[in-house]
Amino acid sequence: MKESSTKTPYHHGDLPSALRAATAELVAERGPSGFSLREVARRAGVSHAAPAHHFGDSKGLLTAVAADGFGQLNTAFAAAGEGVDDPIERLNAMGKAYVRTAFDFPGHFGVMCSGDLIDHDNETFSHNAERAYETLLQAIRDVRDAVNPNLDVDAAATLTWSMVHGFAVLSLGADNKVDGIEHLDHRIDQFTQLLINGYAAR
Amino acid sequence: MKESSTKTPYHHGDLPSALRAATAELVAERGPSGFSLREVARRAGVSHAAPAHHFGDSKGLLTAVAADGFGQLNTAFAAAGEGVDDPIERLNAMGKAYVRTAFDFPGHFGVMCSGDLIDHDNETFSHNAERAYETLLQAIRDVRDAVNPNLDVDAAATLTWSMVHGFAVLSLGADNKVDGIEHLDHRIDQFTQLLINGYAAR
DNA sequence: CGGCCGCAGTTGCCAGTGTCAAGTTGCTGG
DNA sequence: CCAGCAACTTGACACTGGCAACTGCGGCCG
Repeated sequence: MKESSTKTPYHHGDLPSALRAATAELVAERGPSGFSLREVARRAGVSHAAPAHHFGDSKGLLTAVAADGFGQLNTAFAAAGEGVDDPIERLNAMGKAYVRTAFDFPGHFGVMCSGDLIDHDNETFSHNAERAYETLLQAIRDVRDAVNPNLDVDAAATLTWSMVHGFAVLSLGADNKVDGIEHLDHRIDQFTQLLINGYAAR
Repeated sequence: MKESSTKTPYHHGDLPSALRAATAELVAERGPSGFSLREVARRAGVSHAAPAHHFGDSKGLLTAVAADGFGQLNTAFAAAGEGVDDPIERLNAMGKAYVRTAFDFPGHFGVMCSGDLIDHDNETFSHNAERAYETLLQAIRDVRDAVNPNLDVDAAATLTWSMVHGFAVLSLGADNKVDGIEHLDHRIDQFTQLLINGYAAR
């Protein structure tokens, strides 16, 4: 997300990045409710008030991590859409990318979902989030153009996003390590099939 | 969910119920992260350790409230399906009932969604939750019988649940008080249309 | 009818938390 | 070389969840 800058900016090296990383790790380990500013500071090897200096308060730090998560999602979307010409295949690939990102960055995803404790009005957060949604919108417009000009793009986008998001949350809740990610990929294939059938009708 | 029992069981009257109610109210006001055992106790007019006596710890109380929420959902499902013969109409009504329940009991719903801080292995919680899912499964079996015998019921159920749940979460996040509930009903109508089209195909 | 046992609820304590204010450290530009 | 400022630390305060020990009331058994 952020490469180490050439001119080491201050004492620690890059404390903000270290704090974001520690937060993601901690949330991945103990869940959002196990997060604490002081524990993050401890893991980064700094004093308990250091995080506040960079992120204001706990909501600020979590919001930054959530924004990073949407950043990851955006790059995953871009990679998934790369060179895929068929709009349906692209939508399918994006769905898989979404779920895969949730599994690859459970800490980030956990924070992104804990609506209450992040600041949705934060600029870079909402920018990243809207960019992801805009990418989905465009993918669905492409599906509309290819499949059914009467498709209500807004409704389909909300439906698709809700579905993938809900599915990712439910899948992360259950223990899907056993079944593995390819089982989820298969599920996404089924969902895409069902959705596209619905979108194509009439 | 629980009528006041005729024989007042102990000092307070019915402290557990009062604590559940206070919890739901508090979460509705301040969100799950604004919840605190002590504030709940304060609102119920008891000492700060009283909740622990009935619910063990904070996770215990929140789990009980989440279980209540699923109870509400079950009664809403039952009421929505009552006397509706067409399986598609029934599924549609259930979707609306889900969203409406989320809006009518935002405290309960907020707790139900905060996966991290409730105990998913709790008996009555998982019982209520599975009952709700089973109701959905049956509704989808009815759709399959009416519309497409080849429909994969499990996949369709996961898809439907994910969709409605995701939609409810996203709708609660946004400020949909302006648009009103009938706008959401309309959205559910659209979604049902799209889903049924998908389910009916081939 | 009386004593006692148990449960509902309380009080007090401890470690830990977020946040704020005031201090300290060390790089940087003039 | 030194002033200033950004990056951090230290210390304090109010609050939290959880535990242990306490009180007091009701019902039950003798």
